[in-house]
Amino acid sequence: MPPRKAASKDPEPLPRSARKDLTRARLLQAALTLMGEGRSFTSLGLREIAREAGVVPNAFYRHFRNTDELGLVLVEEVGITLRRLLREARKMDVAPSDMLRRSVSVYLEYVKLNRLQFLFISSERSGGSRILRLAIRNDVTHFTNEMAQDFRMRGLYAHLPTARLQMVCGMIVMTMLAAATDVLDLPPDQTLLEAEMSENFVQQLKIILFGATRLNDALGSS
Amino acid sequence: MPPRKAASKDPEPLPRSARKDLTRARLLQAALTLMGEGRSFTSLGLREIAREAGVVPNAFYRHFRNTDELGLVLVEEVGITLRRLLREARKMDVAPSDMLRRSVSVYLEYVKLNRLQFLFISSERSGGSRILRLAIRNDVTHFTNEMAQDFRMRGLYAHLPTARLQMVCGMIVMTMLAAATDVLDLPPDQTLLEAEMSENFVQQLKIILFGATRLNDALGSS
DNA sequence: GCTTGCGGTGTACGCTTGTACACAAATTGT
DNA sequence: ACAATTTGTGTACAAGCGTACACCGCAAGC
Repeated sequence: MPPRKAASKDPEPLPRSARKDLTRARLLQAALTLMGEGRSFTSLGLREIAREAGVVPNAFYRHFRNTDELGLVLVEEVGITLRRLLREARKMDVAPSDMLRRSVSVYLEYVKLNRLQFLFISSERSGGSRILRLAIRNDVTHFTNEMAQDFRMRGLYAHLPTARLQMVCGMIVMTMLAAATDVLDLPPDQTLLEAEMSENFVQQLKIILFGATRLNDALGSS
Repeated sequence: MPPRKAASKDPEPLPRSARKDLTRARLLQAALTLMGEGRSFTSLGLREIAREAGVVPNAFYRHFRNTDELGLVLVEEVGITLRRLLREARKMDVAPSDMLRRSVSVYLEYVKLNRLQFLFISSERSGGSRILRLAIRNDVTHFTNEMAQDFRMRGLYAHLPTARLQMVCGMIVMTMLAAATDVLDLPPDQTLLEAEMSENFVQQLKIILFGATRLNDALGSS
């Protein structure tokens, strides 16, 4: 017997705050879903989002002042996702043998898993509202920095001066985002093209990493 | 005496087709101008553009079926601009001594000169309407291909297999676009930051080019 | 246990938007 | 010289938008 009043149909009384968070999540998800259908975030209307979320337009205001604010929360979530990605990357083996290829495939899998979020940042990173753009760029910068720090901790590319390491990570992230954009507007189940892109991605990273170390050596010895 | 009727005030009879092209150009320019004010193209309305161009909304239809079609024309113009850039680059000296640095500064100057157009592609390359996005990507791909072809004609990086050269050019273009994006949302007259970015840009290209040749050598000799 | 506060709803407003139709002027082809 | 085409205008309408206000039911706090 359920201890709670034992009402015939009372699946979950759900404390009010939880209910609130739930519809809030629905609003966020609605925005992402709409973007997944090809719409750009900037062109989304408050009413549209509310409709997709299954609530009346006014309910929107109980959670966000306007669409931009919702966008900022989305960016925040993306930040969390990126941090999670780094955390997963960190506990990968340091086995040097095609660790690059492994990283790439893990990353691409991650992108497909969090499709909508990556679609969001790749769409709004350059082009939406100024505030959103800056917020996203901020997150990306943080990601880059943490990546550089991880490299340092692992003793990878230890001979590179910090500034250069930072730049290399910047290039890596740029390449990662470009790759994400590419896989995202690829129709699903195009395994062949996908494999090709993945291989390209690996080669690009190799070029960057190889170039960075060797160029540094060449300059240092001159 | 002007042969044409000799009316008192008749500055230019201007054939009708010219007048048409003129307002058409005004519409295109209006769209770019609005984007220069921070608006994203996707969020521009037909009426908004017409208003900015100083014509009544209905006049829009005499030139474009809808805003997307106007966007496509803009993309076309961008394509011309890019081709012009390549043509200018082609007639630069082949003097190897810091030709990279010179190319970069020429390019950045070109970006600032065609500010609005680059802002447009950098905004809509990922994120606007699907049709526009594809059109832009198409142009960028063409640009990349022509660049690779130029490299070949000049005998630069002749030892790279075509596929690899193509990839390198892809990375260069990606870096160029990223750099353009960066200088574009930099407030004007930030000469210091701008110089720093420019130098970064040079270094990135060096890494790519150096890495590509050397990585290729290393693989070829193994 | 009653009041209070909060999440959600319904109605309503003023505004902008895309588009349709009829029309004016004027350049063009014959 | 005349008729036809073409560019730009004015008016109009239905639809969608963001937002304000009054309201309702119910969980929460005294």
